[in-house]
Amino acid sequence: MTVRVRFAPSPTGPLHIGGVRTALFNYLFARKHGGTFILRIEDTDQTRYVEGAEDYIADAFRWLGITIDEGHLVGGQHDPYRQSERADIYLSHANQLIESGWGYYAFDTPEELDAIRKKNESEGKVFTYDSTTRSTLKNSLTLSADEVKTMLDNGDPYVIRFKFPENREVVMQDIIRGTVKVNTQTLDDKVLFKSDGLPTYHMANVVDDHLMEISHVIRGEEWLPSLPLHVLLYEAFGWTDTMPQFAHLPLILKPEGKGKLSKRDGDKLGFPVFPLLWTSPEGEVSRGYREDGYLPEAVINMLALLGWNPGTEQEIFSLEELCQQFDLERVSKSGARFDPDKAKWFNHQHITKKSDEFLALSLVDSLSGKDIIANFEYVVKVVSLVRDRLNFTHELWDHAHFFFENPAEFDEKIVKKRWKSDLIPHMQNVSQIIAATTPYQAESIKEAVSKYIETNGLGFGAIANALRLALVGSSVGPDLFAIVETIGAEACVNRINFAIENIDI
RNA sequence: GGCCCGUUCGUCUAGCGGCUAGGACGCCAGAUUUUCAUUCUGGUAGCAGGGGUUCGAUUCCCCUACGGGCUACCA
Repeated sequence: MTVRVRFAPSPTGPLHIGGVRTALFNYLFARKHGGTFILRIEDTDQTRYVEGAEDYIADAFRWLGITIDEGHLVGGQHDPYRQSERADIYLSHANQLIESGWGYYAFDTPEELDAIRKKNESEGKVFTYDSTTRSTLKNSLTLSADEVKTMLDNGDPYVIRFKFPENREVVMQDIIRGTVKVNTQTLDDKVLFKSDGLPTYHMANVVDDHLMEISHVIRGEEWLPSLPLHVLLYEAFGWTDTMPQFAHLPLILKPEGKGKLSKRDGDKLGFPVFPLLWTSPEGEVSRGYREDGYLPEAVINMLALLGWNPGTEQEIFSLEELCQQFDLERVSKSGARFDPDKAKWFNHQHITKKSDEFLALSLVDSLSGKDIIANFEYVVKVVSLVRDRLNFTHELWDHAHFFFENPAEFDEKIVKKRWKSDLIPHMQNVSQIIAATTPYQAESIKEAVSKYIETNGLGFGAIANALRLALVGSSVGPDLFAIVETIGAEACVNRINFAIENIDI
């Protein structure tokens, strides 16, 4: 079987992390089965169109390494891939529905319907446009053929609604959820074609999926309630034989509290909800994974494991491994809470796999932002010393700043604990020992300093910690003598002198 | 309110009638690092409740509770 799947976002804003996961699952499924991954822009609601959203989606995929086989940017055999450019296709299909009796014209205005809804609500009832009410409303089922023709000729605004068959049990198959049954009595006659001449999601989606020969529809669970409509639409068009298989993915939920993950959660709890930084046309800024120091492979890995598992104990995956191992059978049914802590851990794991040179590039960025010019070899060396403690690439500077600048101040707590007046002459001596040691290497320096400590009956910890304070400014960092070696004798001597002169006891 | 989906440690999950219910994140403790972080070792903690079916239910069925989604001329 030829696998053809699609990701069909609507460009109403930045692509949400949940959308990214849906795209990822589609992509992985396509790759796993040697199929085709299609990107289709569902922009049938021009009132919600947001400038830049389309580009954002493409940029996000590029960053993540998700490649598109067919779409509005790369073309394909089913051009165009932007629904706003396919209006004529939908119109002819909508008319087909009218002719076959599966659809009907409705002339009720939004205001009229609103009034009816309000009235019902005040009586404690809920209004639905369905087989029990459509005979009382203004549509081609209640109006005479002449009246309908007149209104149409007049150019009166109309919509086309789906006429659900009465009291029919629709039995559907979902790859993830199994058999789902719904009675048409509980469904309302959805608008398929709007008065603005464009279809709603339901019709555009079904028509395009059919025309584009989609084999599997993999989408979020929020679409499950409209599956009966879609299934019946395939039947109405006579496409049941080639109807795609459906898989409705569980939703990604808030880390805490109720409901599905939203932009506000990210702001509140301090993690990104979008892959890339986004600035809305109004100037509102939303943080992105990329800008927050996440690696694309970590974001992919984390998202893949949110709702899917390989059935083994492997947790760290490359995109290639996921392409090989992914399958819909192992997607879970229940919604998954997003866990920022685990996201951080995934990033740490993937940073571990990066080369010193790759990470050094990130540090070079920070350095140039501070007008510090450093030899690349030196930066690589520094990275090799501090990389283990990284959760995010942008933390490099915090962990390594003392390799590039002298300490300007000294951590008071550490001073109190580690800096004693009787240590000062020893620090001066140690400074000279460091400067005089050849070869100038961590090991030999450590040896020389240790010898000094021993012959003077001092504690290693006392000297080492004081020395670290002088060189770093606090009590953090990699191996002390690796620092001594890396920053060089001159810097060591200068820093020790500076510490002696500037630390108040 | 109606309809649909779901429910295993705090979180992500394994389990597909018989397991001391496994792993990961987090948390706690210890070891290493004479610093901090990393790393390593160990610990903590779970089958929502009630009925069935069965020799036997985390696993199958029903009910309840809880959670989630949908209920627009939005997707």
